[in-house]
Amino acid sequence: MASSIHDLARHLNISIGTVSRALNGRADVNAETRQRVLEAARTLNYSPNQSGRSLRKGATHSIAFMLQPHPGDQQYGEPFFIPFLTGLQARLAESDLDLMVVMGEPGQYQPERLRRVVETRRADAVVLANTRREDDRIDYLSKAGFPFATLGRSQSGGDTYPSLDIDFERAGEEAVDRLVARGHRRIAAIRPSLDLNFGYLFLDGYRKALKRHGIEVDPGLIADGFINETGGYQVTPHVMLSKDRPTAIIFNNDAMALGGCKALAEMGIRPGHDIAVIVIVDTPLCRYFSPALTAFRPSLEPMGRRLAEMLLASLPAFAGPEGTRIIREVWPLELVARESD
Amino acid sequence: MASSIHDLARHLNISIGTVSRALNGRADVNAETRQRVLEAARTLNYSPNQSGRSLRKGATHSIAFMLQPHPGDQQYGEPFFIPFLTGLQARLAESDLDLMVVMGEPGQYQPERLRRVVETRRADAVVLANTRREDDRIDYLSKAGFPFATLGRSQSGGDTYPSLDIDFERAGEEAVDRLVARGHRRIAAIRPSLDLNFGYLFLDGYRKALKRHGIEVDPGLIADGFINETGGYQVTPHVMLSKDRPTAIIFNNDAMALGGCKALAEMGIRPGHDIAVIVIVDTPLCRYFSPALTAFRPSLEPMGRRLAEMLLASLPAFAGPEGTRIIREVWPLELVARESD
DNA sequence: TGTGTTCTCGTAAACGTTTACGGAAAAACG
DNA sequence: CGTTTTTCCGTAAACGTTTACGAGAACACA
Repeated sequence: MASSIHDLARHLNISIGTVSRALNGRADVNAETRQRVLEAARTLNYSPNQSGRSLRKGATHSIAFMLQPHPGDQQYGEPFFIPFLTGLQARLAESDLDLMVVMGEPGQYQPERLRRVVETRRADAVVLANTRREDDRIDYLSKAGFPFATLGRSQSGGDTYPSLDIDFERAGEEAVDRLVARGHRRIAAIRPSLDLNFGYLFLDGYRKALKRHGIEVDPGLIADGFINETGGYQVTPHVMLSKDRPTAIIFNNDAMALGGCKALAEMGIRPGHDIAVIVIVDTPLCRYFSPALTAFRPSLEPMGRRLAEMLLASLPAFAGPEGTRIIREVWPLELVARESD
Repeated sequence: MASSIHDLARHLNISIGTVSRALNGRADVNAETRQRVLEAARTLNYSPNQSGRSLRKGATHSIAFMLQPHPGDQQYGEPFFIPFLTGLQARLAESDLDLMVVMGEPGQYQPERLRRVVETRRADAVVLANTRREDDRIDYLSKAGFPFATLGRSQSGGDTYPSLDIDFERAGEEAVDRLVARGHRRIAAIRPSLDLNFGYLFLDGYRKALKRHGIEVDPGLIADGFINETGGYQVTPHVMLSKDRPTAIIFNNDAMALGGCKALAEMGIRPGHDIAVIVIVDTPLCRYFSPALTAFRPSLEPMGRRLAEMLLASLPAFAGPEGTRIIREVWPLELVARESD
């Protein structure tokens, strides 16, 4: 069924070496011969076997994307990743690369699932998501000398790999700025308790902005919770019951914001009326919630494309002109003002 | 860096044939020898090169999942697929198979993107999503004799491939039953205008139930729209402006329901008060919408596992005892009663 | 005519496996 | 002790590519 390069060669009465060279556009092949080969390839419906090519070239022509689910009861995964994956895949496809998806054990950041990919050479590089502040997966890949890039920053591994992140720090600042401009001084911050790096970045921005405005940081207004609706639901009351009640809350995660709003509702506090709410990282949930939640929105699909681009630039086989390697990039978020603040 | 089977053989002073046999658990190798090989494999950190193995065995040990984005302006893709993918991947991983993700050109159901996978042998089988009533991709794969399975039914390709679907027909019926039981007689149905098969199935169930209750089907209460928020927003008024206004609407898609509710709001009609709303195929959006939308919920993660199971059972290399091949399965949805009906 | 260059192609090795085949040694059997 | 069977292992081919090497032919040039 599958026609091989040998079939082509036999059909054209020519050696497989020449066929291969013709197909791969090498210079040392007669123009007319190349034409015949190309034509025969079309009529015989030939395309090179990927395994054979991989074996010979020592490259699989595929990139693994590792999605690390959070533990917990989320019925639906994060919608975040579909558009990101779309962009990532689109760019990879342009370089004739496949996208492989690897899922980690929920909540387990050990590199076990990665080992298989690396050790059996199933992919040429890895893209990591849900980056933690300290991330075993990054340590593992660095140590193994396996090329990778990350969506999100980490403190692990140094500055040796491309990473693309959202500017959580700046978003934290801007959220505070906006709230202060609207007269708020007591602003709470609620973020995930996991070691996810963006939680730290957000808090840095939050603190920085508060200080800039001459507002003292009140630890009672900062709370960590589980990164889902339940976490937001549980932790929001803590903050609301501090001696001096906040007039605004910034949530660092959409699911936590929804849980938090539920808690607020039960306390008779209405977002947009009695309290201002801003969430960092918009999702459709924010848009359709009532009241619609003001949020900071990333451009996921372009980010996917970009990270693919950065990763490719770091791979010797795909690197363009020397010195174009991009190590880190941090993208701004766009504020989508809605009804909750 | 990468240790090959030759390194192992050299290290043990033994032939590569024996090493391979020992590793693959074949019978004709001495127990003690096997022990030594296994041990050496561990200390030398050996794992077989996937490309070499693929080439020799003529199988890639990976399955492609094709996601077909709808055209349109959806900022975030369908959250639907992440948990499905999780289940799919989990089951595949148990059989040491990789998951490759292929995205179609938005709205284009031509098998172009599939061609690459099939012709270059990049995967051993394909899983199709967003199945259309008539689906070129299915025709292509059937004709090519390439193994595949589908999430969702289609009329293409006959009964020759495993497929797993949600019971949209039954959900349509149950939605009508529930509404009728609550006193409704004028029930509208809004579904996507694309050739997506579930739209037909849903409508079949809707009609069937109406007839069973002795209610005449009013074409003015049935509308097709673009499968996103805008579509729901545009088409809902049509149905509301029919001579005899409906007292209930069943939406066949969550995004359309949200758009529809927006249109209703602008007409001063409140879901849950002035009109009953049920949506088929629940998402987090339904849960967090206000009022929370009553919806039918699939169990995505188990479905992913199951479809993987079915696909594997259809592959000669993985088939268990003969005759266990499952061709079609249709899973029920669970009603999640909330506030909108 | 002899020498050097260029163009084009064939040969064969290599990538890392798996496996059919055969053979030597050991065991079983009469 | 001779014969058959079993156990275990080495040899080598094969999967489908790519590519280093070399060689023949054609051509240019002196």
